[in-house]
Amino acid sequence: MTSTEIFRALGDPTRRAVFERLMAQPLSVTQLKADFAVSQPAISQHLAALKRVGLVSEERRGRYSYYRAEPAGLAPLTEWVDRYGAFWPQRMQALKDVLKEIEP
Amino acid sequence: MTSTEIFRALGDPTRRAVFERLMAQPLSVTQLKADFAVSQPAISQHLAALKRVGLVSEERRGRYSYYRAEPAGLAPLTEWVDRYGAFWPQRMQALKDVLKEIEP
DNA sequence: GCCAGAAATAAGTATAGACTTATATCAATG
DNA sequence: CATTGATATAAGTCTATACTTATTTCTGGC
Repeated sequence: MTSTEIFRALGDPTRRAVFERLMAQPLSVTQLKADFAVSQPAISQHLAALKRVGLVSEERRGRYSYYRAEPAGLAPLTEWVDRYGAFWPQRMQALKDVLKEIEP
Repeated sequence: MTSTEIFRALGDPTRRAVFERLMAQPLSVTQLKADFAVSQPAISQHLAALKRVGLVSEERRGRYSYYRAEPAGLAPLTEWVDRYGAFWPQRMQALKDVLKEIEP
């Protein structure tokens, strides 16, 4: 997966919000739909786009489709950021802050 | 600056390549144009977009305009990645590898 | 088997955006 | 001060994309 595809996939606010929502927990399309102001097809289309670039995976269970985030799909993005987004002194402090927030 | 704007700005391959080129060194529009297969206005438009979201800055000198990358503009992106793109054990090894490559 | 519900797909629309050529702006220089 | 060169802006085009409604495809339960 190219980093361009990842950037594009996350460049839409609704689609990125869907991904972020799935980072918290796997959800079905209908469950997701409840959280957003767009139609069910729009959700399905965003999920298809995220799946295409490896950011989410799908698990059919009966008539429900559960989608889960695949953080490993972010690898091209993290690699890019590690190359270009590194202002190490400042960054490390920011990382510590985030870690503190995640694991208080 | 919102992370959506940063994602969108970097989601176009040409525009991201311009930014990456400027990470190596500040360049004028004409110098940049030499490296890409698009017209001068296209370059100027990409630079304007990058500048709008704080990823580059401009310094007029005579009739030349020198553009430089502003890595600090990546902050919203690095913060997002630190929140969502963190698979810490694997990531730390990857970070070390990158560091080794940058400062051998 | 049939109906209801979940999700995907089809088809159409409207907006954004990445380019182009043409032109304007403005500084240096003869 | 007229010309040249560097960059920006204007205007138009073409494609991608984010949505919508309508319909289809499955599945499970009665």
